[in-house]
Amino acid sequence: MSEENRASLNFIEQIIEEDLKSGKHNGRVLTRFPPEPNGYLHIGHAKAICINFETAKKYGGTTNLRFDDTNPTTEDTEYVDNIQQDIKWLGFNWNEEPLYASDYFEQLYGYAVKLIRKGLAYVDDSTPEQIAELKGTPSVPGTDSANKSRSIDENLDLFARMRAGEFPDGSKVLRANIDMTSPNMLMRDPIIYRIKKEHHHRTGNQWCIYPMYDFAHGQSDSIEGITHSLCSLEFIHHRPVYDWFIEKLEIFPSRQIEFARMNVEYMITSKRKLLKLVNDNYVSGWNDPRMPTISGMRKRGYPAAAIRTFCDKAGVAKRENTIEINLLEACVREELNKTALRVMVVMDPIKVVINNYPEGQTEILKGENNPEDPAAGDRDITFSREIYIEREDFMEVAPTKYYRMTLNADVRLKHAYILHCTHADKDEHGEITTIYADYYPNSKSGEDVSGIKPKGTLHWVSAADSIPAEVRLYDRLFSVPDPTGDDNVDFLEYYNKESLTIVNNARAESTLSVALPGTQYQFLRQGYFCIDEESTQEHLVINKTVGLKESFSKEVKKA
RNA sequence: UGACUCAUGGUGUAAUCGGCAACACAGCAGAUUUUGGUUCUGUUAUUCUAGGUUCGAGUCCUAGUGAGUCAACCA
Repeated sequence: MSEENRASLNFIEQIIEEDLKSGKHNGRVLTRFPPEPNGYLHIGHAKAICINFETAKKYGGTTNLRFDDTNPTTEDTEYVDNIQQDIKWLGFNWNEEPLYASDYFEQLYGYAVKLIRKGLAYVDDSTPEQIAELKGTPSVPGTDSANKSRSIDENLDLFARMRAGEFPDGSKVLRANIDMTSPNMLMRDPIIYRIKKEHHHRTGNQWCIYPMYDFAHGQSDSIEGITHSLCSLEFIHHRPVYDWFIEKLEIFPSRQIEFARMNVEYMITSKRKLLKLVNDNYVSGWNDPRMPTISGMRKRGYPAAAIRTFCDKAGVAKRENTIEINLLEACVREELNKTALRVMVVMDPIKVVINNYPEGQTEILKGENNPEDPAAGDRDITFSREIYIEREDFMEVAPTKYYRMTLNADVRLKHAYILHCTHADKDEHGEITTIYADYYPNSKSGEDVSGIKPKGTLHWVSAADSIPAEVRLYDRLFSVPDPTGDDNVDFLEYYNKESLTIVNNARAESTLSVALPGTQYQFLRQGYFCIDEESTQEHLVINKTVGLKESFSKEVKKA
């Protein structure tokens, strides 16, 4: 038994447990989530958020939210607010107030001066082209800039004057003095400060020089006492740089650990490409329910708990991976099956008149709100002579495996009676206009003594008592699992034009007239849906979250 | 033509550090069902290649192959 309880650890947890065992940092664990405030958070960020917050929590530690705001050109407060909202919605809380790399600008400046004093940094006047030229290539070593031999005093003076705003943008940079021949391109005297006379969203016009990522991220980790700095694999080449600065600056030794970022079928996470989708109106915005953004998934109706479960089940390792979209959907269904209230909505209504049900009569039937949760209680459903059923739930002549309504056959109405279809009216095109059926008065749901056992059960709504609704059906944004996988094909070629279908004439059970925006439902036999944030009592707007598992369509394919 | 990282069913992740390759999702078959949902049962399918060490290798060693990453005054 005790052996079964031994949960397997991912490689990050193994590292942390070793650290704990050796007494490193006195058993303290502090992680961080470091978004740059220049875009919206997406599924890949959700993964990083889960790893950072949940790993720390598991070992009694906490997590800092730190905005990596060292590039005033692209960053904005708007993103700062949205990012915080998304993280909170996902269910995580960071330590106290959010932190900002920009809060450390003065300290970072001091670090740079310290480096210069040690002869480990120099001011370079080379143009960007010259710097690139001298950098070499992965297989050809770089060569030193002529400015590398400047004296410490001269460097100190020049750097101070850079800060003072004496030089125009781009005219000078501060570089670390490491090794132009290193096989690691990032170690070839990386630029650590550049001149940008731009307004910063927090520090305003206080600075005209800004540190580069490599001179801000690791140092910020160190300043905050981050013990385990978890990032994605593409930063692996930065680790020697990260460690070099910590060593030379003699500051707190945070440790960077890289994991493979998560890719998901049919989703893209490139900021540039997502922006293109928004700007060119392929989607309605960053929170379009088809977007892989956290705000998009929220609007779609994916519960935060489902996203967390998904990230957990996807696991953590160091190899390239692409998670099947059906795992995400399985997590969403698993969560919603437990929590979503059941209700009946007809997407494509066709009228059924019950011949032997008295005109003008109605009755109230009871429907359970959630068979998975008895505590969810019952609701009232109005039954009447005229009802709507789904157009696709009727066929005059049906194949053997069709368990729905056909001529001269019985079918159950969920929570109501068994119907026997008698005939149907058609228009001049042969389209069914109205279906007629008899009902068995002794087959009422819960008190059925008819002895009839129909194969199928249909959802339905009362014609008079139902309300109109607009339902937005979403499908995958792209027609292939990996729309960015082929360098020769633009990802927009794979845009799925049918990714959004708007159903304008759906009829919903009247219960939904008081539904609150954001509430999630299961529409019986159809899937999970949620009330859109902009939905009103006058105009009900509903988003499809995900369909139910469908084995009938497979039967059809087989046939 | 350099460096770094990785390689386990269809997908993803494990295998307590050398001891019967497992879990989840997907698939397939069946049972239950007033949702063709849920639930339950069963089942298909896995260690990149070649050597080596060893009583024993997914795990260690060597070589190869394949995939990914790195040359922004972005993060």
